[in-house]
Amino acid sequence: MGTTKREQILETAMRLFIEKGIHGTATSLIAREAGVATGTLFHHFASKEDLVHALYHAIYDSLLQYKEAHFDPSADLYDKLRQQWRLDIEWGIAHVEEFHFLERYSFLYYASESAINEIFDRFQHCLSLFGEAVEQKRMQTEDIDYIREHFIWNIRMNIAFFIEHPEKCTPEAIERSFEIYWKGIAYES
Amino acid sequence: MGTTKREQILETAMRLFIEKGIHGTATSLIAREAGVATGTLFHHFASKEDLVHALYHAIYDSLLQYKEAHFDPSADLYDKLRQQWRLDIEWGIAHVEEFHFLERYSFLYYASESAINEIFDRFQHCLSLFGEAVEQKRMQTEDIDYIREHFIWNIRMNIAFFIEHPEKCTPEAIERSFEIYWKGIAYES
DNA sequence: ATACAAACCGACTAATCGGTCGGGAGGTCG
DNA sequence: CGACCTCCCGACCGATTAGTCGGTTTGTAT
Repeated sequence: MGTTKREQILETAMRLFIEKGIHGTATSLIAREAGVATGTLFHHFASKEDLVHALYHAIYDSLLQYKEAHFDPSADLYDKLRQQWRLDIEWGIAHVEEFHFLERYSFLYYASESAINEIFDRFQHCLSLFGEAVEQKRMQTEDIDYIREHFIWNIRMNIAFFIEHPEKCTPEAIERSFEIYWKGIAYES
Repeated sequence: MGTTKREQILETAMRLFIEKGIHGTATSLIAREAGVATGTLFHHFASKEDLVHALYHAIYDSLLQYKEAHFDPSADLYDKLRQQWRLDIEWGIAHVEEFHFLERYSFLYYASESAINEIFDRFQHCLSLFGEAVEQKRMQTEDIDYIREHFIWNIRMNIAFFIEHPEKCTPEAIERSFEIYWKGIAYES
């Protein structure tokens, strides 16, 4: 558990939101399980909605920080995509609860406009790789929307799979999963 | 809207659950929007949880009924998988709200044990195709769990994509999407 | 027509919700 | 020392929740 009460609240909230849903989790329960008073929760977060926003932001920040810290941009296109694939999966299996939270609630209207834009901007760097790939005629289709969704969903699938079958999660298996992805979508394997 | 009050309640509940979440939707609101009294809602469904169960069951029943009605079992393995792919996607784009409901809530503890088993049994017929494919050495990997998850997630991805981009949803595009799937996972394309 | 049950109604209730508020504890300035 | 700050507490509040209940309407069989 985090050291500060604020961190304890965030971690407890994430766990309970996954277990019981956001609306299904009372702020009073979050406070009790985190070992703080309800007043303390509302001292650190203006409202329940604000708490959810903060959780979103913290999780996406964790993911993006991990990827930005470990990404090597001096590589060719194939290798950059392979890196993005591997880093996403590595982060996911190392942050199971965070992954599940995003899986279950990232579609919600909950995140504020400005927060979404900030996150989107930081993802651009990764997403622009698909434009590059299309320009170089490396992909089966020129539909960038399709390529992007296909990439993201297959990463999510693999993270979920490796979480469910941790014994199967080896660096080689992650490499193999990328090859399956690439063989399907790339032009002339 | 459905003709009976029971159907009206189910349809309204599905719409509101997608919009506001299950816990975020009050039974009184469901009743009001469906044009019935709260007493009527609890006449047809013992509790809110029972209503959610019934919704699950109705949706899975619709999916399985559609697939069972249109599936032609007198085909080779490749064609049977292609059929399953196509039928799932066809059902999904024809039942947008149902699909979204399953996407957002199928992970919940909500469905009862027996209901899950019944649904699982009816899916077996489809899932056994993967065992067949492995025996015939048609797949990249012998990990049936992986093949199954990979199949399901890519179908979900394509349904979500075609819903978001309806103008791109043609029979040819569905065929092409299966080819991308197959090229990735099949042994020697 | 009479009888009976299923469908339906909406005011009502006990419990629970998100959020407030007045105050206490401990640190840091002058 | 006193003034002020942030952090923290938990009893409390108005609003809302899932679910109840006594009574009315509607359909059907005799």
